[in-house]
Parts: sequence; structure tokens; C-alpha cells
Amino acid sequence: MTETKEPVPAAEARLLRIQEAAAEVGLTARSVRYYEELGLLRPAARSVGDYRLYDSTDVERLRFIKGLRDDAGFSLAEVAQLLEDEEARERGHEAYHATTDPGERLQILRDRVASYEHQIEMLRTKVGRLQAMVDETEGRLARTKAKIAASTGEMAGPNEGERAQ
Amino acid sequence: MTETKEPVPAAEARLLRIQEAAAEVGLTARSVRYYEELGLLRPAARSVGDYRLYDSTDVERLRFIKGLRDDAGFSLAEVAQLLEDEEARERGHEAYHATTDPGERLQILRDRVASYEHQIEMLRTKVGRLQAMVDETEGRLARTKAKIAASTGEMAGPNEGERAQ
DNA sequence: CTGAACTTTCACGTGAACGGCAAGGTTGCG
DNA sequence: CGCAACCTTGCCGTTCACGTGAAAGTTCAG
Repeated sequence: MTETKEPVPAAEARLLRIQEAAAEVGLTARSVRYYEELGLLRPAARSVGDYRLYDSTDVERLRFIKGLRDDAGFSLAEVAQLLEDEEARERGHEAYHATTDPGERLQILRDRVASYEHQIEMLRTKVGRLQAMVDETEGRLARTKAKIAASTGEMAGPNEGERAQ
Repeated sequence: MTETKEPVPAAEARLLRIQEAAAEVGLTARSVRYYEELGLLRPAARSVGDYRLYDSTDVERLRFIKGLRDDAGFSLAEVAQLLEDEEARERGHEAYHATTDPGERLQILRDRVASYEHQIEMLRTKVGRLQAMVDETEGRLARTKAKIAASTGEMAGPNEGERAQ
């Protein structure tokens, strides 16, 4: 039962260098360094020669950042706000394992819940306003379609309002 | 029956100067001028002294631009793309009144429909990706809540996984 | 018709979010 | 050990989306 085969047990999620990590999520190395400069993340480790090394949770974090920036259109400052929560979660993660007191653990989990709920609320607000714009546009679309229907229906009717601009 | 009262019949939708128009939608005069510089809009008129004068459709357009920028997070270049459609619509609007040919009018309306549908598709894409992020976060939230439930349920259970990061 | 408040154009300044280069160090294959 | 390919920390350049004057003209209430 002495592990002879398997160079690495297979569960140790390789550490990536900056370009690999960046490419993985569609960013440039420069951006990743910039995000670090802004305090949005820190590499899981550094190599002997001081190369940044990223693990899977780092990559996940990068993906999240890119999502907030591209999809949600948040500024990096806003992203930083939302990640303060994540930050707290991460510290909580370590704290969680550092303590055995069920009460403390519970508090950490509750904080985590609050932080997730905050993020969801922010995103929901965005979704709401965006959806409102979609609805607006759909209204205009419907009115225009109605006009077409009327126009093709009574193929000789004179002017009838023009209010779908 | 010589109109003595009523300074203006009440239907002539006042023309606003740049600050009034800008304030109306929560922008600065500078931004509005900048948008004009980028070709996103042109004031309905100019005063004798060359002051920009905006009507209600201009204000509506400004509101739309701001929505695309703030809510949807589009760059002004992308906004310009979406407004090329609007532009076409506006030209279509005039063309619509310029012709009496039902066939031409119909074509104009159909173009308008296509343009609206394009805008809706763009917005829907954004909504979708944003919603995906919400769902993601809700998943994490649910998992954390489950952990809390488990924790309070069997108020003495040992470690049980820790997988809600 | 005067003054305060607003506007015009022109031009330079600014913060955010990187791009790109220089000068040097590191990794890792052969 | 050599060398290509990657990495490091500066640091300056760039684009976008405006901010901020300056110098002049316009509007309008009193």
C-alpha cells in the first residue's frame, strides 16, 4: 500500500503561472497583475524565483471578477467592494477551520450568507433595470407590429396616429 | 375668441437648454456635449445665440443612452452601434411621412421591427449572462444555508465536508 | 440697459484600465 | 551549461469618458 504509481495523487489541482491562469479566463497577464495591484486578489503562492502561482480558487475568483466587469458592467472599484465581502468570506474560511467552537463557526457561516445576499441584491438590481429596458423596447416593438398589422389589414386606410416612435 | 390667456397652448413641449435637459436625465452638460461630439444625438434646435435646445424626444434619447451606459454597461461606442439603428428609425420616421406609398411605408415599419428586435436581442444576452451570475451566487448561498441547517440541527456533529466556498 | 447666470468653442487635465517596453531574473528542456 | 521562453518590477504611453478652466457671447429679470 505504498503509493508507487501516480506522480501526484491527482487531486492536487496544478498551480498555474500568470499567463496560463489569465488565458484560462480570457484575460491578459497585465490585467491580472493590475487586479492584484488593486487588491482584488493575491496569487495562492510564489515560486522560488518569485513567479506568481495561481490555484483553482484563484482562477475562479478571476472568472468572477471578469464576470462582474464584462457581464454586469461594474467598475473595478465596485468589484473591489463586492470582493471585500469575498475577502471576508475567505478569512472566514480560514477562521472556520481555525476554531472548533460551534458558535463561532455558525457566526462565520451567517456572515457568509449575509455577504452572498448582498451580492445577489446588487446583481438583481442590475437585472431589474436591464429587464425594464427590454420591456420598454418590447413595447415599442409591439406597437410597431400592430401598425403593420393594421396597415396590411385595411390596405387603403389613411393616416392613423403614428405613435410608435 | 382671440387667445388671451394661456401663454402657450400647453401642447408645445417646451424646449430645454442643455443644463435643464441634462439634469432631467441625471447627466452633466459636458456629457451631453460629448455625446453629441460622438454623434449620439443632435439637439432639436439652436437658439438665435446658438444655444442648444432639446425637445422631449431628445431627452428620451438621452435617457436611453444613459440606460445603455449605466444599466447595461455598454461603452459609448457600442451605444453608437445601437443608435445607428435608432438613427435609421428616425430617418425612417421622416421617410414614412414623406411617402404615401403603402408599400414603402410597410417596408419602413418592417425595418423598424428588425431594428427593435436587434436591440432586444443584445439586451437579452446581457440579462442572460447577468442572471447566470445571480444563479451561481444563489447556489453558493443555498449550500451555505444548508450547512447552517445541518450545523444547528445536529448541534455536535463533527466536520462534514466544507464545500460551499 | 445692466448685471447675473447661462451658454458657446477650444483646449488642456484627469482617473480608470490597461498596453508595451526595458532591464534583468527564472524555468526547464537538451 | 546553454538558451529560448517565460517571469519580475518599474515606468511611460494610450484610450475612454468625461472635468475644468478660459475667453467670449447670450438671455432675461429688473
